[in-house]
Amino acid sequence: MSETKKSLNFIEQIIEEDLRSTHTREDLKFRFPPEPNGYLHIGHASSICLNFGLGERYNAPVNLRFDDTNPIKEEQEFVDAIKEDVLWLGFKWAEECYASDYFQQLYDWAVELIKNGHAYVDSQTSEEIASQKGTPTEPGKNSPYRDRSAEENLQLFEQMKNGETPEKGHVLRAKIDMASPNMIMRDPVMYRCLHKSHHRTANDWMIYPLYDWAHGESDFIERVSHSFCTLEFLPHRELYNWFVEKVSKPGEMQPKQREFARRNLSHTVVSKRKLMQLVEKGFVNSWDDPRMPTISGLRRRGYTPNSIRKFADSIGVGKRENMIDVAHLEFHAREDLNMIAPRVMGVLDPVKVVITNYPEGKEELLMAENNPEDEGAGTREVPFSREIYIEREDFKESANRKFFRLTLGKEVRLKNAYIIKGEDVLKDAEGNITEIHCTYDPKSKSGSGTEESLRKVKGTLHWVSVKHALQAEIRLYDRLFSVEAPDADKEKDFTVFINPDSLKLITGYLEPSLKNAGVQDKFQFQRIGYFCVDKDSTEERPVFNRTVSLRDSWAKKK
RNA sequence: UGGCCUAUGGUGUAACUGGCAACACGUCUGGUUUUGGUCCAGAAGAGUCUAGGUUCGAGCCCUAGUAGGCCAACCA
Repeated sequence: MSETKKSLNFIEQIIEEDLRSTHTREDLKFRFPPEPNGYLHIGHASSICLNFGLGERYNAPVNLRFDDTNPIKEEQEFVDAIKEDVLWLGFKWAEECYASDYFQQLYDWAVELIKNGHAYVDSQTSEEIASQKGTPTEPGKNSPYRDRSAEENLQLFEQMKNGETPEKGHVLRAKIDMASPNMIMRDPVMYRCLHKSHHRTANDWMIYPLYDWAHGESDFIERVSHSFCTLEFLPHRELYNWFVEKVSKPGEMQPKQREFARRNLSHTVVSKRKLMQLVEKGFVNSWDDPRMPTISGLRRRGYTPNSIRKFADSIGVGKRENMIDVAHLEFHAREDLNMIAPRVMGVLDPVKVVITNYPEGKEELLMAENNPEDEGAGTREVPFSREIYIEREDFKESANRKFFRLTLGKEVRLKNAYIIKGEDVLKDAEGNITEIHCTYDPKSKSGSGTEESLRKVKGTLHWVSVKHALQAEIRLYDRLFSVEAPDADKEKDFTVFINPDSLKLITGYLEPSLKNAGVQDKFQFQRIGYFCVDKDSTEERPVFNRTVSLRDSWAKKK
């Protein structure tokens, strides 16, 4: 067997190297560490697939850890949504962890740092602290409180913890180096006083640790071997290591932070803050609006977990800036849906066709294949009658030979039904076509095996019997933004690039078998695209979302 | 006027410790087809940011530039 060895990405190469030098396979452990202050988006999906994918590849545990150190922004609602999204993607975490579970340990370690002269309480305002910070090109200045005695520091820190000092009154800072070329190392703040209730620890704590002080320590506590984050944390690595070194014993395995580039998707924004704005300002209806690049939005749009995972795998991880064409994502949606979505017929822009030589009042049930890509998908029956709808764009009174559809005097096949010929057309006062008259060849019934049925015709149209049509609300989604990189313009707010046609609501006429479709059921409307049942759907008013259209080489030629 | 990161077809990634740049998406042909879908066959498209250097040989190593990004929140 020739096994094509897939080349390793740079993250896997780091792990392989560690496996050869410092780590055993049993040492490997990863984590996905979202802050519960918003919904997960496609960028997080990449990170989830990276971390959990590594877990699967190396058979190593992966923790889901909520980085909940800021009670002002974090809520239980987001915790629940995040868990749902990760599970939906098909991943299982080893342990569900919270940075807030480590508040006591973090506090104890902070006391140790104070005792060892590695931390001090600063009693200046944030403005004063900022003004002493220096700039990337100039060193900072030491705080006047930098050399407080350990006793005084301990006493103040205790008071801070108990909420006996005002918010903004004091902070605990690491004592490192105000002249470091890395500004992150200029005595970073470890704790701030926040007299706020936390979604998990309620009012137990009046001080809360900051990211740098909590993150690496959480990794260390959980015995995480590799802690992957995005590139903007690269300068934090030095501090990450400094803190872990302070709390670990010599020779103990220390977690390793490594950074990768966040994935940008074209025609959308991938930033929790901006997505929040879209929701709050009403540009979309909710976090799970099918136009949103959130995992919940993609889910509602009709994307499958498989399609998202394949997408994430195919784009890989790197360290350079990137802009992934949304066409890439759409490809994976089609690829997956093509295999699993049952085919049905639905007309979105109807024009009535009367088959004049088909007996009035007659109805018949025609056999239709559910999925040519899947033998086991079986067949279903579709009702046919004298009056049907076809798409308005599938008819032209006359057209050149490149038009494989219905014209006057020419034959075309009705999918799963008969071959018809255009005979005449009725118009209203403005010249709009109101009805097309055709004749059919009774011997041309699909699947009948007759000579007539085997006749080659230039095109095949989908259709729905007028009498049996199921009316449904169809939501046609398109890209949320009309430009590739809506947040690249420094002058203009990204919301000015919103595509006014990102959502079109129409009424569609569907074959009656769709009456029984349940929420999230996915279908291919033949010749049109992939659709799924929205959660707004009701018995009286079914609602279908367009996930993505079919590729359409005809539309390109036109 | 500092430090750090990055630079390969339109896009995203590859190229094992240097050995004539590969894959996927997209684009374009042609074939098959009761979906102008799928599938099949094929094509175009980069000589690897620039200039030097090391080497028999450099996308990979070195030097200097250039371009983009990150760093001065009691956010993560």
